[in-house]
Amino acid sequence: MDRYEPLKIEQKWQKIWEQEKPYKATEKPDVPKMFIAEMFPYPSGAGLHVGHVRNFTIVDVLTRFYEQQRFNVLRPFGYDTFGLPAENYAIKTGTAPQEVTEQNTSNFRRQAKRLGLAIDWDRELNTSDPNYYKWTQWCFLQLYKKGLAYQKESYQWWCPEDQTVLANEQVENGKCWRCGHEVEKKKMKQWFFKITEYADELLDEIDALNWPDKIKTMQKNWIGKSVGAEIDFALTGGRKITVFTTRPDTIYGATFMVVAPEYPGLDYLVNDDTRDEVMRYKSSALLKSEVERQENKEKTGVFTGSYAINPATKEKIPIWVADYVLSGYGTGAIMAVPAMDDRDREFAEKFDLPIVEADLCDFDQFGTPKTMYKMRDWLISRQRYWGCPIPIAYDKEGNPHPIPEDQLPVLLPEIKDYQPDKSGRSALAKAKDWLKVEIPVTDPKTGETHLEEMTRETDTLDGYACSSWYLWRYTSPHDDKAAWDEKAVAYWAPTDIYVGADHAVAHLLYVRFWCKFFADEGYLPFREPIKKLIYHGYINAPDGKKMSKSKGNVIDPLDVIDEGYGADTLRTYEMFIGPIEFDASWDPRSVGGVYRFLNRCWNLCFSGKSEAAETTSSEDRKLGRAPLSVSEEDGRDVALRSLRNRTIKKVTEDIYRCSFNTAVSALMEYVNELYKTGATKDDLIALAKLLKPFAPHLASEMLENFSVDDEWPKWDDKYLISDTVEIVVQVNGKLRAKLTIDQDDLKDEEKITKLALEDEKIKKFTEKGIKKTIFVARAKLLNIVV
RNA sequence: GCUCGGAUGGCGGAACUGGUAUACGCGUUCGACUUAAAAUCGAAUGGAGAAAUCCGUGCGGGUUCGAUUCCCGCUCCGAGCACCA
Repeated sequence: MDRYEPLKIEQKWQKIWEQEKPYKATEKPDVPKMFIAEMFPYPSGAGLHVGHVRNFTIVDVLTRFYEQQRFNVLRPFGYDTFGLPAENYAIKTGTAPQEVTEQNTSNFRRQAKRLGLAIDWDRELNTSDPNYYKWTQWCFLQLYKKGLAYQKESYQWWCPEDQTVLANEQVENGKCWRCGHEVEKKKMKQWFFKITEYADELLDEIDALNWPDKIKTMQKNWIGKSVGAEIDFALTGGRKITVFTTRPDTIYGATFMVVAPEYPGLDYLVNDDTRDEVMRYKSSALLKSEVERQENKEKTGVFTGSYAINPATKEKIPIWVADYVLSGYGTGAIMAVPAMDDRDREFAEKFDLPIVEADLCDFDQFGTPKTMYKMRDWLISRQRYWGCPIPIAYDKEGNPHPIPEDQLPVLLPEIKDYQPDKSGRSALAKAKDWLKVEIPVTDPKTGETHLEEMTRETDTLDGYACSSWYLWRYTSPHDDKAAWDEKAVAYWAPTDIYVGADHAVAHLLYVRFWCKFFADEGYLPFREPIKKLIYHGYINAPDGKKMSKSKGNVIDPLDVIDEGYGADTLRTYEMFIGPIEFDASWDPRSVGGVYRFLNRCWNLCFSGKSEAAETTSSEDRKLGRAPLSVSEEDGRDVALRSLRNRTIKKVTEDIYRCSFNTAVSALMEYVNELYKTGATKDDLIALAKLLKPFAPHLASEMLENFSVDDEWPKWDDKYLISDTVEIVVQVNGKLRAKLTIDQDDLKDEEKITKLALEDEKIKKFTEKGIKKTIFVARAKLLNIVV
């Protein structure tokens, strides 16, 4: 073996890892643990893309780094397999989503294995596996029992042609994205998780998280806490309207009120003169798409015909209806203070309402303190087939009953036609036999239990529910007694490092919510699921644009490997491409640069290995032909020892701070230097160990050659310093000269100053005398101020 | 509009606590090897200038012995949220 042939050695090591399972994780109470995972992928038909590779490799670098430091590492892998693409494909082709998912998952697994990831493959899980979603349903039932899973009527986009609910993003200019029919907002009963119950805790604990500030800020804004007051405004007709305001002290300036078009009491506010116009306004407002609301913020509104009494001024103020007031926030009604609030002023000016500059006041007498959140409860029901069935059945009166836990899982029935039916229910509604279920019901009077026939819920759960607990499932993925094993979860969880590039708010908020809930229920001994979050950027096409099939600019990672570069080059390149927190553009030529680097590592270790016996000639030291163990006492080896120690320190610290690109740079510098001077065995062993997280196959080959293990090397501070140091001499902050002095003289400021002032290059700047000198030993710098 | 990032050679980027700006890689140029090319190895590579030296981190100010780094005011680019009272 004299040439670097990545595909050959990668195949060799992947086979070894497959057979020997060195990354199998077991609980070892006395060894510090490290639980590292990526946000598990959705296995699409397109297979692995370079973004996955970046994601997986970051996790792998950290996994191997801690593994080599002899932490007990858990690095599992899984697939987020429920979701719309598989269902759409099924509707189009009639292929069962189960089948499509199985194919895509196998393909993903096969491709991931070619990256040489240090995964415990025995813990693989996927969310559409009944053994998994059985426990998703169990989680739902726990939330249901505590009243945190509930049904509520709410307005949804509804397409009367397709007879289905649409997401906001599926409504284009007020029309259905599929059929083009105008959509309407329809009040529908939907399932929700009461995440708002935990709003305060979710907010308060953000600050302490070791997460990127960007994500923390986004979550804070999403929760959107506002402290204010609720104030009752009596109507002239006898009822009252409650408003929420963050500025109750401005109440003297409230000259009118506005309610949202969806305001429940709107009917009572209108009179015979205004009814038609108000109702017309209401239905047109309900038709407005989100896009329209965003693009056209021109204020619109109609007077309802009613008046309220401002409790502070006792004046009669008109009540309007306008869509700039949102029904879902606060009480759906506001007191308008046009002198203080830009939106109210705009509205007042347009409709010629009074604007009064009033003094601020103490509001205690008018209102009660109230805290409001922007965050809404999490709508979890989906009218889709390919999701986790909601474990609920309805009795004849339409009351929901939980499916008893011993009947779980509620299996997703196999059907032929995946198109939702005309009632707007998922395709599950067509599985007539499946719909029928017998649920034991206890008579509250007699205490007797009997079986009652009921009809199953046909909605399925939002995919985010499936991914809200998988991290804990990883700790005991085959457990058939519980969602997760109490001991296993206590040992491994919370997740120490979690790596992703998406779901800044949704997923990462939902996991936190479920964690807090299950902690309250006694199932988890911690309240935050993720200690450290690494949020990385995307990889774009060489032209800087997003990779997409239609643009034809997709780089297929498997192609890069099979071109002959191998997985080690692909991995190392993706770590070298730039800081992980930013997006990066793929550069095919730089891939070649990384390959050259690995090739040089190979050459140092293997080229001319056979003749490495006795000779020490400088000629042989070049290209690594040096004998692999020599005395460390000549000058070259002292310099190399210093370089080796510095490199170990740099790479170690860079990996700790997730600066992978500079860690690779440091290894490149190291190799460049070894190439020039020749390398000792110790140099090459250190290189192999430091390289292993990035290029595990090549590094394993090198370590095997030296018959050493992969334990992470340590540096010794005493070897970092060399005998002489270079002192930078500045004049007025500009570099003018460099002095080389003995390490011991670094303390001697006087001597250094004297040497500097005698320097020819410095002399011409100091002819007119000097004002002062500043010596910074830490920076090895002397600044002369003239 | 609000929030959070970012702007450094021909390009990707480095400089971690205010201390040698441009590490490392790509590209380019020259040289070695070769009949030749590829591969590989070596050297050079911010701009101006013969040189001394001067100018250079988006723009304009400031603080400092010293600013890519800190402060004030802008411009542009990206991401997220978006009439949340």
